[in-house]
Amino acid sequence: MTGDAKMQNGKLPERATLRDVARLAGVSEISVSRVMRRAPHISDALREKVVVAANTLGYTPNRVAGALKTATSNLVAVVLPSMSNEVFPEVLDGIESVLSGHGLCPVLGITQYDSGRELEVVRELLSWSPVGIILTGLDQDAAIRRILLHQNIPIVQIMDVEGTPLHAAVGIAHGQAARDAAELLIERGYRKPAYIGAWAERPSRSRIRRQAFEARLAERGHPLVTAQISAKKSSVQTGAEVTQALLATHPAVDAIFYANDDLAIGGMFHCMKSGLAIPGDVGLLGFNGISFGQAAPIQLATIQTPRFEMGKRAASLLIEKNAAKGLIVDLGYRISVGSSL
Amino acid sequence: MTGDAKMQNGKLPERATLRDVARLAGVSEISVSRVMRRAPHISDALREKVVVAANTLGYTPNRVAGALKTATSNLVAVVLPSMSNEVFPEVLDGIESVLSGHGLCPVLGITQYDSGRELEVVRELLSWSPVGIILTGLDQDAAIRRILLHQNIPIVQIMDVEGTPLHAAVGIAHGQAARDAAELLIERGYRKPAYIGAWAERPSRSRIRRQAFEARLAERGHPLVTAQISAKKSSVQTGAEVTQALLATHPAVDAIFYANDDLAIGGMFHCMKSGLAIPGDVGLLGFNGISFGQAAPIQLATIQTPRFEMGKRAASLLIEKNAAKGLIVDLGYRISVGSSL
DNA sequence: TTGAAAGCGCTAACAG
DNA sequence: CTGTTAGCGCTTTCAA
Repeated sequence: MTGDAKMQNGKLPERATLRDVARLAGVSEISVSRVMRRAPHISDALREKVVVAANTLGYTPNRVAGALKTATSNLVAVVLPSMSNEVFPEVLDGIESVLSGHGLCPVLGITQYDSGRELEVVRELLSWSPVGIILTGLDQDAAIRRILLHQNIPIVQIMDVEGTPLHAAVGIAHGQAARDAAELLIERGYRKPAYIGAWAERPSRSRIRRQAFEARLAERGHPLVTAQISAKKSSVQTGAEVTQALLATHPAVDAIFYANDDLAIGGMFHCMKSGLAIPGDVGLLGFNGISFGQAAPIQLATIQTPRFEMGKRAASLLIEKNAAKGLIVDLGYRISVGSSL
Repeated sequence: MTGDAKMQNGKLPERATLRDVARLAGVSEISVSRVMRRAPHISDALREKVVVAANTLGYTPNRVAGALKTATSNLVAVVLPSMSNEVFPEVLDGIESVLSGHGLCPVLGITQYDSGRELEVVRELLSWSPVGIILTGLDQDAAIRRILLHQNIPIVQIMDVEGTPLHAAVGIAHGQAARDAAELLIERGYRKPAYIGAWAERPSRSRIRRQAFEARLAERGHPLVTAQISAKKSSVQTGAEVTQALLATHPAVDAIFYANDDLAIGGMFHCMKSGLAIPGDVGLLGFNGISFGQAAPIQLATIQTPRFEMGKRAASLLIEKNAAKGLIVDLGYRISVGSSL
């Protein structure tokens, strides 16, 4: 007996529409629309009537209808490969921090590094007429690129800058970073370097880093001793296991470059447990610069990537619609030598 | 000169519509609609014509229009407080893993633990007519609850079960967990317990844990020595700093319960660096059970929470529409004593 | 400052 | 199996 929302044959209260509010307020639908959108030139009297009616009915605007009419939404499609380490949540955080300041909402798709899923996800997200789309990597396959280019929206690709973006790209140069890693190890006197990766190198950027690392080491005359790529997902645990196995089978190895900090910290923990001195017995170099590595008792040497910033820049580019200009934003990385080398 | 998509006075190619595809294929719009939605009873000939035309135009269905017509979407609103530690990304991962299996997309809102922003975010997300909404915590304020209950969609609240859900809740009993933490410390012989929190206890669940912890300790005759709540965001770094400060000013403290594992691992790292024995000089107990703590050389004692599972269950409840039944799913926690106590 | 009419792109309901 | 008609809830355009 609340006289609350409109009823339908005694069924559940339906979501109120503009029409309901208009009727209750005794004004036209368009007036309600104007009040809700804070359009100019509204008398206080009208606004008051509408606001009261809207509150009474618990009215929430239906943006689906609005978007259809105006052919624009406040949705931004965000396609990320994974949520299982610190990297993409931080990127997403950066994206969201900018979007929310502009009244935009991220709609999320996670691909698990599977290009089939990526195609589905992109289709799904585009069907919502987002105002723009952020994707991970520059290597979407042809079907995806084709669909994307048929939309008239800005496209920003994140993480990588070594390649050709569809519109704009914000990221870092992974090959370059890996070559720098190789140089660093050699410069520090390491002569028997190894590499550890995981998840069967699904993240293609890690494969690129490994290859660049390997190539540069070879050029410098101190070739990679071994690369161990676990099939398991990357994790601290996996890092510990693979490090143990690697050092058992290749005791001469004096430095390890990891695909990411999670693995590297696993390696560090393994060494601590087994009494191996870092960097005395083995030097460790990670990739990403996550907080755990930086606060660890032995500060992890790593290549710091600007993940939050990358998300922010990507979202900003979308909003400014500079994305169509073939822009490549190389955010760079910072090598932190820490105390593990 | 591609003869590609439709042009508009030599302007950019517009996004193709059903009508465009229908014209090109020489069939009716509804037939195109049926083919796109894989409706039954379509002849191969018709399907073929439509598919060819759709591909030629790079047609993507406009779900905004579809949703308006059918009054249902494939969007699920997800409101989370933060992305800045491992917890909510894991929950989101769980949510997404279920949603994607059902063709649903999460639309994300992040509140930064600010109830004003939460209200805005909820409004924004609801305006997209999601099929359901997942929120964090049971303590939304009245304005938010009011709006939510005016929608005719399932509502699932995650993280907490100690309270009254709007529809359904999936989480754990934080007060209970904290009392168990107190019992554990006392049982293990600790007599001078302390507590460390951060971010001014914005996450209300951490305050609840602290209070329950403190109350139970008092009941047992070994009251809390001190609680230090940093104003900074929770992080490994913050954990190290606060632990150092706390032990400096309260050297008698023999055990610390942390608001989360990030802080606790910071504490562990601090002790390692300063040569304090764990658990000889001080016992450490975290909360959450994140991977770093479990793989650390001194395995962190913690209260394991099922975050991925929580996301999965929340999404499943939404989909099964059991959410309206006042269901409370207590997923429980597991105390892992590790080697830091 | 307010209102009336038309239609965004799609699909349910009903023919044929 | 395919097509015609109508209208979802909103906002643009035009009129008052």
